[in-house]
Amino acid sequence: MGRKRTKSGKIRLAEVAELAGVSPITASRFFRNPEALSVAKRTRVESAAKELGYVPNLAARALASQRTEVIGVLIPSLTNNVFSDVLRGIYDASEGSRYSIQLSNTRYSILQEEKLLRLFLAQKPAGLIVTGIDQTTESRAMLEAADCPIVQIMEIGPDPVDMMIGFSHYDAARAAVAHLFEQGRRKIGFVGARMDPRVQRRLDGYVSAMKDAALFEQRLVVTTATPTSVTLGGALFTDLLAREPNLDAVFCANDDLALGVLFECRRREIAVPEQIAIVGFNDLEFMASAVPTLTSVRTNRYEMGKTAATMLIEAIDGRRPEQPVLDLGFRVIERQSSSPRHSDSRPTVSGVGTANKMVALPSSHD
Amino acid sequence: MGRKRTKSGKIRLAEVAELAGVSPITASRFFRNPEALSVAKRTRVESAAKELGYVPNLAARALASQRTEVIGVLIPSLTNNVFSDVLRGIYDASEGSRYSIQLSNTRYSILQEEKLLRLFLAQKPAGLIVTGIDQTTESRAMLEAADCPIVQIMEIGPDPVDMMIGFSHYDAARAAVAHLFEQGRRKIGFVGARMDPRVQRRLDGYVSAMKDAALFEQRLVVTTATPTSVTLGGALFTDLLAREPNLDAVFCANDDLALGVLFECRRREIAVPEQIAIVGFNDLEFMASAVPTLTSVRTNRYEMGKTAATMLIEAIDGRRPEQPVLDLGFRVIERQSSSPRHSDSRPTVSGVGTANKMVALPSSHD
DNA sequence: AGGAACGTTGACAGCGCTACCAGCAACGAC
DNA sequence: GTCGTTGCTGGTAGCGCTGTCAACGTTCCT
Repeated sequence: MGRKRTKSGKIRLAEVAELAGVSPITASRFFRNPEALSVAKRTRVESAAKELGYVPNLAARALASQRTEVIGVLIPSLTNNVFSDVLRGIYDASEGSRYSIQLSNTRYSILQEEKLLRLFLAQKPAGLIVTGIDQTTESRAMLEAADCPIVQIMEIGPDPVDMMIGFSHYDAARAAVAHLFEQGRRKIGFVGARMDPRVQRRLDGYVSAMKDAALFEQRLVVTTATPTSVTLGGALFTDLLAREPNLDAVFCANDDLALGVLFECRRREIAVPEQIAIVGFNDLEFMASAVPTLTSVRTNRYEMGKTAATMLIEAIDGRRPEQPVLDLGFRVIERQSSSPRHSDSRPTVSGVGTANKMVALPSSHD
Repeated sequence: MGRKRTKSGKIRLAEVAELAGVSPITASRFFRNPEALSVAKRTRVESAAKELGYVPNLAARALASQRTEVIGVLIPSLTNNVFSDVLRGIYDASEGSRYSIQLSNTRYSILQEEKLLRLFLAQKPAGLIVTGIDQTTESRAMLEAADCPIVQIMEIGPDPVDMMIGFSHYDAARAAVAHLFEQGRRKIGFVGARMDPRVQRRLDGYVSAMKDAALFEQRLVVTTATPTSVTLGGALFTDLLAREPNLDAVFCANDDLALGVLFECRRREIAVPEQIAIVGFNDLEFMASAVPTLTSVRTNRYEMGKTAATMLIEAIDGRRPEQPVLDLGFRVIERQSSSPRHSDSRPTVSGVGTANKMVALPSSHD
């Protein structure tokens, strides 16, 4: 209510202070630490600000206070569904806080990341969210020298720069392969695209699980540096099939590839899961809807983004979390595409708890 | 080369100027308008800045110059593939320019949009990109009063605030229905979710095309305000089928719904396209890979974002485009899912030019 | 040769806000 | 009753940069 066009000159803090009958500095305090004011002045400033439609000048604030209220976010891709979920979480968490998000796209290049990091750091951000744990030495040094809280997201690993939230892609891949073993599969192929560090670790997990079972063969692995797509899934699967016609399962590094494999099976009239089982990664929405429904490894992407931003904001405000490293775990969602061979074809959308784990961390109470 | 930790005090413009042996103001000019300097001073300042690793303080610059180098972007959703493509275009175009992107998510709420707009405008952005043409009256007024260039994206309509880039969702839907008519389909259902203004206009286009052919029936339309998903596509289609068992085609308001319909057909053993044809909207990557391949209306999302940001930056720099309103058109990509009934089942991935159109605009040369 | 015009440079002031410190009143402890 | 102590408020002095305008040297024109 009471909105008015403020055409006659701009509304500065001084105007608010004047209307409220206090000094500018008191008005300033109202916006930064309202509790420090007496109740009388607080309400006076509040209503004055509202009446004038005052909006603080962020540039002046940043200049005077020598810090910004910007959270820098570096992610590898804007189009990948995985990151858009994470981003949504980050934006949701930042909303309502006084921090704004500055987003940049590294395009899966750690050199680009380094460049952007330098840019970001120069603006003295309040906090930083970076993707993954594979920064350049230079980036790592900059991050460690930065005097703001930092969260690394998407995966967990040894020696975090500061805070860290994610899960083990390696363990998740092992769990997926273990699930296929349980279903009696032996000739399990791996299909991967882009091969960024996280996909690489999924591959590592697959390889180790297969080796543990003495089932590993190099020709079961088909990968490419090409960006992922559904179509690519079909192509890689075709390649895989040519190398190993007796394949009985495919573990796909992501769900798009899995969908592509499913379509390719349909095109070739390969029965899923009777002939070949399919397991994806990420558990995008469509996996539960496909025919047959597709098994996948569920990851908590939205929660990851939201928690990362929340932790970061808490840390900026001086309340460091008691657990600086958070493993959000994963979960193999078993569906028809990896049912036993003589499946009755009924959905089996039951999450198993086995793979849902939390890594033990220092100082874990609560 | 020559990177060094600048630990001893911060590098300000004054330091650069001192090292270069010029006044601070000259150094300042170097960064804003290098041509105004003599070659000698220019090189001196340049090397001084490089040697000291000078990075301008944006807050101080914004405060002193009373303007920022921020482009505000308001989009309805972060997770929708459509917008992530647009966003990628925007970010790509902004890269290399001196402008940075400030992104906010309206969540399909025009009230939220109004709120964010107010916030953005208060920071005096260099330019603004907003989604669609359905702002609140208040938002519209703010946009018109804003003293920065503005681009409306995603669709075109009458009286733009400033610049506009998109296409006619109405025409695109009509073209999709016309294509189905050409294939001999008559009982064509419409499936839509979320029902934001653009989806609504697709529905309008569908309705008008059906009415033109005297084939419209209300029960052929199934919509919901629920956010879209593949699973929802199946559910809405189930609903539609219950209302009209003799359906021979479905026009889906987006590709996710179309994929859901395809899966549901498979579940019900409905032959596509023999029994029912499917047409989607947006032409996401997976459409070409599905079995059968899925017909869709291709839209130029990445280009839209990229062009919007490019136009905006040009306008900010004082070079207004000769064409303030740009129709990027669309194209019906015909695939198997809408082949004639007695299809030989071979792919027909041929784009037709018929639906690809450009609206006539004032002062169109070049 | 004198003056205008241009290109280049610098001095000054101030953008709107906050850090810092000082001041004042009210209160309790001794 | 005096002396901290606390809670609240205000004054002063910039934060680092740029807009404006004036001044300078040089060139070109008449």
